[in-house]
Amino acid sequence: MLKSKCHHIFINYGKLRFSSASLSWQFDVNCNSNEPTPCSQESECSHVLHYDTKRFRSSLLSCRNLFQVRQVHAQIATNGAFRNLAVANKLLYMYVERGALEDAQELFDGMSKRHPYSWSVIVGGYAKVGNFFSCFWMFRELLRSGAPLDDYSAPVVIRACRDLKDLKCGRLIHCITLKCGLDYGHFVCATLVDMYARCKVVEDAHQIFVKMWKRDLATWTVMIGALAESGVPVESLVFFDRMRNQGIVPDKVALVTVVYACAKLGAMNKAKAIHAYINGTGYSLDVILGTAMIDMYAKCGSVESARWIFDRMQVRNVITWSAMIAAYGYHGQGEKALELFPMMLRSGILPNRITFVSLLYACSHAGLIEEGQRFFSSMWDEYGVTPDVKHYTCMVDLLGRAGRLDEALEMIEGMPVEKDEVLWGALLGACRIHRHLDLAERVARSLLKLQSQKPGHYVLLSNIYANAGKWEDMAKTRDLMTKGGLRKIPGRTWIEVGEKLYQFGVGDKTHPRSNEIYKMLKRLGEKLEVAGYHPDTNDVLYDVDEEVKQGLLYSHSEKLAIAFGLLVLPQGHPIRITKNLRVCGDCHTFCKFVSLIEQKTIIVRDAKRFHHFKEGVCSCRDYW
DNA sequence: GTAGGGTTAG
Repeated sequence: MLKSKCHHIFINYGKLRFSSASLSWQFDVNCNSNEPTPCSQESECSHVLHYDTKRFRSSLLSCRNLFQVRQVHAQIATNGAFRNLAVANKLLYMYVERGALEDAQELFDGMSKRHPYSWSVIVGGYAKVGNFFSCFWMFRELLRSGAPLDDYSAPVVIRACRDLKDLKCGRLIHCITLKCGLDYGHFVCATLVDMYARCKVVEDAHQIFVKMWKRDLATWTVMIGALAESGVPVESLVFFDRMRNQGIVPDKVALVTVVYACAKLGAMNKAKAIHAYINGTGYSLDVILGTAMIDMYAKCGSVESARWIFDRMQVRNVITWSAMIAAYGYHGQGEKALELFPMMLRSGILPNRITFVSLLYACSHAGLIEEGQRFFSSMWDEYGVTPDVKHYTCMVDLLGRAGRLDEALEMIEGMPVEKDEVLWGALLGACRIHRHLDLAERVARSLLKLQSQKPGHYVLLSNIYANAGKWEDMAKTRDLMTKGGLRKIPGRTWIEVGEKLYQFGVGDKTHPRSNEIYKMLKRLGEKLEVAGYHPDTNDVLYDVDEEVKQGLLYSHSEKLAIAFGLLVLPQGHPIRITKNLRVCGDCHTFCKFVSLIEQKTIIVRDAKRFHHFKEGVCSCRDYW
């Protein structure tokens, strides 16, 4: 598909014009540039003795610093050995290796003949030092000169696109490699997979990945990471197994990536299996692997296991501490998160912006208002970390949840950094909790000004209208959302039973044991109502009568997953479920009752945090 | 004469 599209561009335009985030140029693409190169490394050097060539190359290799390279450069110039391409190339390479791009460019400009290697060295040199403008400039010169693009120079520019996350430019280079017949080269494909993955177009990365005739460990790792990142962590783990089945043994980097995928997935059994596998490899728990495992266990619902890893790590950096603080935060254990902070300082680690986001978040989700305010004011005064919009969002969340909506609004109005939709979203969420319709409408207006693309915000506002019984306004909001091409993200809940993951949607009847699940829900409903549970229909958005509303509530995906868990999980085994959106108010109450009546621990991971239900109480203390 | 892939929040 892509291939034919690219050819289309070439045939119709001959010249390729493009502009992207980083560059705006016109390429004159020499379509016949894959002719064999006319010059060879040794062709022009008949007057330079062979031993001179060898001598210069070896003295260049033994140079320890730039000064020495320049000295050898002078000797080469006196000898006239520049006309030997191999010597000139080696010198070029040495300059680039030492980051002396000005010297390299001067040398390059003075070269009468250039080998394709010379081009790849200079283009790659600029990419290495982060001078992408010059990198692409020289790349354009390469194409103009008619030198062939090869398996050496193409990956260099593709990697530059990856570093810039410049998809448009990446696609263009991809087109050129196709035109030059390089699309089956291993290095080209491997870098293309990496580029597409980094630009978050995992489908394109995958397309190239499948056509590669051999895939090495790094390319597998890129693919595994990209799948996890793009919201399909199940696929990511399937790829990991497939890789191992092909006899490729994962190294530490691959394991860190899989651990990351497990964290995304939030599946405890998988996490334990990966942990056992890592133990089997004998790899030590270094700072990166250890930190990834803390995150994995915490996001799979066990903050205790995360702490167990944390306590056994020999070296911890600011990321490790921040991960552990964040873990306590989203598990609602704010006090423990706060205890870690002085310990971190004592161990000589200074906090960064993320540490403060984690701390403020922990305060917000545990209702620790004064502590949060103290951290917020000390972050700049004592630690020199400037509050950004994320920190303000945490503060708005903190004040908003506590019902101090006026203060939250005041903070937003007075803040010196640019406001984003997440910030307004936090205030809107608070308006919903405290049923503050007037403010919600004002906030919504500010959000609409920012042309919010998040369906969640529209859903939240229509929820607020629905709660207030303002059905017309609710319909208008919904309308606005659909006109903007936004669709409500369907709620999904996952539950892991043994090796398998089961997914439920609202009103899902696709599960083979669906009948039993609904029977179980009915029985539960009856028991719960006797115990005093009344379905809270506030979260049901439709203007329908109470009975129907209750029916809608009973088919929420999290309830289906819990009913299934009760059916299949052994006594004493906690029910762990993961939801892609926030758990609704009624399901929250439902979980509390089930945990009491059925004597089950229920651990719910929603889009924001964890809720541990035990004996009728939730760890979020209904702070939600 | 070819790298490249990895950890925290949102």
